[in-house]
Amino acid sequence: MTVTQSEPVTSGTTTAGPRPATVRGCHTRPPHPRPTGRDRYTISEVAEHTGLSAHTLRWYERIGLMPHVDRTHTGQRRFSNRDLDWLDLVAKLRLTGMPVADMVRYAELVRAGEGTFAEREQLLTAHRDDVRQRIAELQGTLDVLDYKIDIYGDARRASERC
Amino acid sequence: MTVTQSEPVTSGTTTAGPRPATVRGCHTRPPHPRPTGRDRYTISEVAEHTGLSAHTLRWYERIGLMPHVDRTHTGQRRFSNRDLDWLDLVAKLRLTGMPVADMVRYAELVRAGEGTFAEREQLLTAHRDDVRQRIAELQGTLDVLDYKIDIYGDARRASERC
DNA sequence: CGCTTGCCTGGAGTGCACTCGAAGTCTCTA
DNA sequence: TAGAGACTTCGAGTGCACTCCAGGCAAGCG
Repeated sequence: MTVTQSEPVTSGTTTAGPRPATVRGCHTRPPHPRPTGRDRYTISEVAEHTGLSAHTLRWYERIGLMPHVDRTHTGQRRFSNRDLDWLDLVAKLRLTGMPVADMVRYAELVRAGEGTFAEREQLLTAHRDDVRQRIAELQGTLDVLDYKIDIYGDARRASERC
Repeated sequence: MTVTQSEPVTSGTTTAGPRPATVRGCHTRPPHPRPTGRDRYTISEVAEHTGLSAHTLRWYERIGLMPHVDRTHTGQRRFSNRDLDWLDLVAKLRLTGMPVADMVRYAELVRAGEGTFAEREQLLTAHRDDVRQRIAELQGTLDVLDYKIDIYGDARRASERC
């Protein structure tokens, strides 16, 4: 169960036990260390680790932003290292202001399998262009701020002695 | 009337008619060109020029984000070049994600006069630090995006021929 | 004079991204 | 076995930044 997700290879499946190779591996990434050696985390552990609230994690799942999260026999969520990797990516994308709807779209593509590689690449490329432009804008504003701050600094120094 | 605002000098008072020098000029900036040679613009002209809606301009005024905007005898707004300069700054700050509340605070300080230079400088400096950090974050995500896009590109090329 | 256009106000509505509450179930420790 | 605490769902609430609406005034034109 739960091998519905398929990203090219990037998510570094990590630590515990033998896992089926979802895609024939032509790349492999060293797993970056996880808080514990396990592969099943409660929602509060994940909340702790990611800084998101448990509410938000459930909400992510509701809106389709999480690949199927495993459950215990009583219905409680158990997140895997793969899920944590996904959340790391989501956090990065959020940081750049990617709308949740776009991330959901991306998640859908991931769930849909390998046939969607091209579309995923396209989506990410478009977003990368956005980010580049945003950086340029921020740089522009930084210049204005520098200029203004200089002026205030000058005014202060002038009033201090002269 | 309407010389209640005082910024050190940066806002390049522009074009029409002699204006009282609000602060003794130790710097002067070349005025950047305005759509017309006038100094009184209707709300729709300003909307056109700034890309903001008339609604938003009124709302800015309501919440205290605009220095007093002049009115005709019938109560219609007439924006000055100075107002346009201010809106340019606001646009830049908005672009960096400065919360409206902070900009209102800054506007209050400007209205309060020269005694608030230090605090204004502080506010801008703090925001500049924010912006720098945001740029760094965006750069970080850009790296992740580059990496992912590479992977998708590789996968695509591999499936195309091999 | 009526019509259109542009503007005014105050307040309500929108969309996004959470964030929380209520009511009930399950798990763990003493 | 009892109680605390973590978990479940669904739906409602929050904060931000607009965005729009109703109802009305003022000016210009034929």
